[in-house]
Amino acid sequence: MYTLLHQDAHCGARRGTLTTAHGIVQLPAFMPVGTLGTVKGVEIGLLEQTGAEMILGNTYHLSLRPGEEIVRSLGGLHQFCGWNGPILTDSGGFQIFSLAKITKIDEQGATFRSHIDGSKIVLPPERAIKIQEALGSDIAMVLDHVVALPNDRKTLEDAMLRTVRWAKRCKEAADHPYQKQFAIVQGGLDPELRRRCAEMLAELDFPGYAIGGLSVGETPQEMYDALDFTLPYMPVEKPRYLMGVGKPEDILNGILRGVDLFDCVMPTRNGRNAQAFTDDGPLRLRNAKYQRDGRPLDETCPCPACKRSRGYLRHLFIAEEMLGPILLTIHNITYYQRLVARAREAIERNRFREFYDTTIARLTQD
RNA sequence: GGGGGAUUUCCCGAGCGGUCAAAGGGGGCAGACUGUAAAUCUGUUGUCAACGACUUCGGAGGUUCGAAUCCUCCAUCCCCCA
Repeated sequence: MYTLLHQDAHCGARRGTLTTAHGIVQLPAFMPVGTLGTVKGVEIGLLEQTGAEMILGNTYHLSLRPGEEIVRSLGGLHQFCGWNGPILTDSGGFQIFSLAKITKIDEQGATFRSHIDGSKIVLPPERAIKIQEALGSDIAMVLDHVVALPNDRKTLEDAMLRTVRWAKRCKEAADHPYQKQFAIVQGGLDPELRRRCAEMLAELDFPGYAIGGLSVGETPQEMYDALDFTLPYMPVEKPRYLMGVGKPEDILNGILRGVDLFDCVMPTRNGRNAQAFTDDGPLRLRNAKYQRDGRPLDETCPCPACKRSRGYLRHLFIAEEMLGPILLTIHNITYYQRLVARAREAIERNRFREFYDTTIARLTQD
């Protein structure tokens, strides 16, 4: 399912494709997050215009509401939400971390207290897979055990080993005509744990691999270091997915080191919260300085938000008009898509390093 | 003509002798957000040479060690009886 098209001659960045039952994805790629079967605020037709090729859905959330059997009976997640391109579903592993206060975890699996009605939700690895199969996503993530950072070595090792055991169970539970499973490397910021995890999972021969458990409390540099000592142990001939990352500079740092795939709520959530991403760093559109600013967010951006002035967008947020969050979400997704598109082009010319240097310099100036 | 009630920091609105630069909203300003319990959350919002000082609670006087809080007069607004 993964094809390596070109390896940049001067850094770890690589250009590839990911072939799924619902289409081919150009790598490196960024997936907008659509937890509940919707990329919040963006109608599918507009989402397609951002350049996004693959989106995310969530096992835990969709299982709770509306329930995977309802999605299945309505034709599967693609038909249900109207997105005909590839969909990757996250397993609920991240919710073990983000909903830790209402979650219990043991070898059997995770047990959630539903955040909606308080009822008990049992999620063993096998069930996480069955739900994703009912949803009919193109790529299913194995259920992993995500822990916060920093954390002690024992906790990290236990979570890592459990993640490996669960990955095996997920693989054995697989029974779907086209769905592929990605395994997830855990191990926190410990090089040895990361390496062991990557090696054990590689032996299980999954069609793709993810790096999980990052951007959960560590510094950016620690995250980049973790990539440096983890990626070398991940199969070269398989796609590598850095889960939940990140800011534009994080994406570039991932690509530089050989990551193919990313997802993050940042363009959508921050867009809803009035932050617009640009090459010159993020703009907080609620700030008074944009009141009389007649410029678009980005002169070169083709998105609908950039057909309007910053002053107008600020007005929408101050007036709490729903179009503000919608337009900024579309802009941000478009920005991320253009960022990875430019990265792909740079890799093809063996110029990613230069692209990285100049773009990072602009992003982080001030 | 008579009786009663109001007037608080940008707005609304608490306060009813000290612990009040003054609750709480709103508005303003700023910040955060990384596999979405987030169209959310946090901070700040009299002035200054600011861990202290100064000026504020319609206006002017007064009582008191001390007043946004009590008294007198004035101004403005509202209600009731004529």
